[in-house]
Amino acid sequence: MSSTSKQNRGDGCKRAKRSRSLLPEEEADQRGNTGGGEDTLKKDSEADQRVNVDGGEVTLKKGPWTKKEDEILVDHIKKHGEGNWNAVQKESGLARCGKSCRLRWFNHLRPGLKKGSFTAEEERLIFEYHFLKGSKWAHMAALLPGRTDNEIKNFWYTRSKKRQRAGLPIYPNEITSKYSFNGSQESADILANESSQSDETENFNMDITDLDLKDYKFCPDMLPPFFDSQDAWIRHRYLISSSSASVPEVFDQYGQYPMLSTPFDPILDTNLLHGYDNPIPGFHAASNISSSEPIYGSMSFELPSFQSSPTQQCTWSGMYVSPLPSFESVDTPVQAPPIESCLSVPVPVPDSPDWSHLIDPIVYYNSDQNLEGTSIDSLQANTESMAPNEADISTQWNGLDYDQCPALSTRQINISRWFHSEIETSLDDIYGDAFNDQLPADSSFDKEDNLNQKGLALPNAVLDSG
DNA sequence: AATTTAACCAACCGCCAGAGA
DNA sequence: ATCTCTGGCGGTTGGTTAAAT
Repeated sequence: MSSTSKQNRGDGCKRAKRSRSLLPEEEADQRGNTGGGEDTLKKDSEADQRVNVDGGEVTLKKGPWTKKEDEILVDHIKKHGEGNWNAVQKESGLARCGKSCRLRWFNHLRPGLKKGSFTAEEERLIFEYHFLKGSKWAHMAALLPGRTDNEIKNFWYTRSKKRQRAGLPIYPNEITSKYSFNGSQESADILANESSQSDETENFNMDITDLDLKDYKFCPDMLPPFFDSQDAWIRHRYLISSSSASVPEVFDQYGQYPMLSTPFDPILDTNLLHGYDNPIPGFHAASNISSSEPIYGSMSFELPSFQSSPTQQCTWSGMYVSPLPSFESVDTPVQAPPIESCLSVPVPVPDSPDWSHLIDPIVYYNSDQNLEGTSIDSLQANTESMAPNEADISTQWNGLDYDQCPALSTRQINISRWFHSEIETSLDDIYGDAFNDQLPADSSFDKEDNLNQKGLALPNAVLDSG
């Protein structure tokens, strides 16, 4: 739906209602002639809505953007980069406040935005994250590349209302039961107030992956700054090697998300640090649990699946061609994690081609292991030229040597709890024969043993923040 | 065919935090 | 320490479209 088809809402700006048959240009004209002194906008907004031009006060436009306005905004950002949004109006002549320009850019104009319906995986993540963390739309957007917080928010409200109307609990049973206390049947009963098991949520039930994670540690410095390094949910998703000493520049000028320092969340962290399966939403408790405390027990692990935003793809995976245009002001390459400590493995998802370039499990290895040198370099060489295209990736992985990426040899790696409809999908399945061809023909070949022989034994305790 | 309802979506608002003067 | 500016976030509104009646 184009923005120009929208009418402005009656938010205090007294403007004549338009008929829906107006052309965009007509809409723009009409909008431009409205507003003014009759505004009931409060103080904070008034400053946004009026600017001084040639000594006089000009009322800024509101409402849907026209194509021409979009072009002006895009052109300005191409020339000057993002930021300083209030200057956009002054320099470009756009009769839009800085906030409006920023919103328009981030939600509609910036490169890499993913349009279209939400996938089941996206929906799962949204519901799960909301269950755990509440209305952190921007955080969710960070986990759903190409999606905007606004889009996610709209989706959430629509879906949650729909479920409520249908007499269903807001959260699917699979989520509530998953995060209920172990052994707490009461809690489970309360939460599991859902009448039916539907296909749409059946994949919430996860199992522990077989991935050997002894050498994969959690390194808070490598987290997107958006996330709380104390957050076990996040820690669970972003296992990285403690050998990573440097802190990469995560977000470039296109980064949607600020360098937030999310405060410690006693609700989630207390629960999660005691075991991934055990949090109870709304359970507030002071926690003195050390962030370095390993998580054992029922916690399930998966390959760290960094759901980078489009702007972060090249940052974290270090291999994709950025979809962004080469604006002069944003040409400065972002720093990727050192290859010595990190490998980024693109994982195409056969049933969800759109996700193929989004799911970037980052496989970090311990440099103490026998994985240094040419094998890593060659893997990097292999991956650097990869395009975020499923077919391309599948093809190019054909040349991957088993020895070069031990993590890939582990079956039933849970690539992404939320982003893959096939929970038990192994990389073998993903890469098919091209991958299996790398393995010994002996049917009794034990990959785990093989890993052990390579000094990559499979541990249980994983999170060691060192 | 007309009307009503639901779903989707863009855009706005207030609030707030951080940076800088 | 205080104020102002800027920009980010979450909540909300209401227009448009699709589906249902």
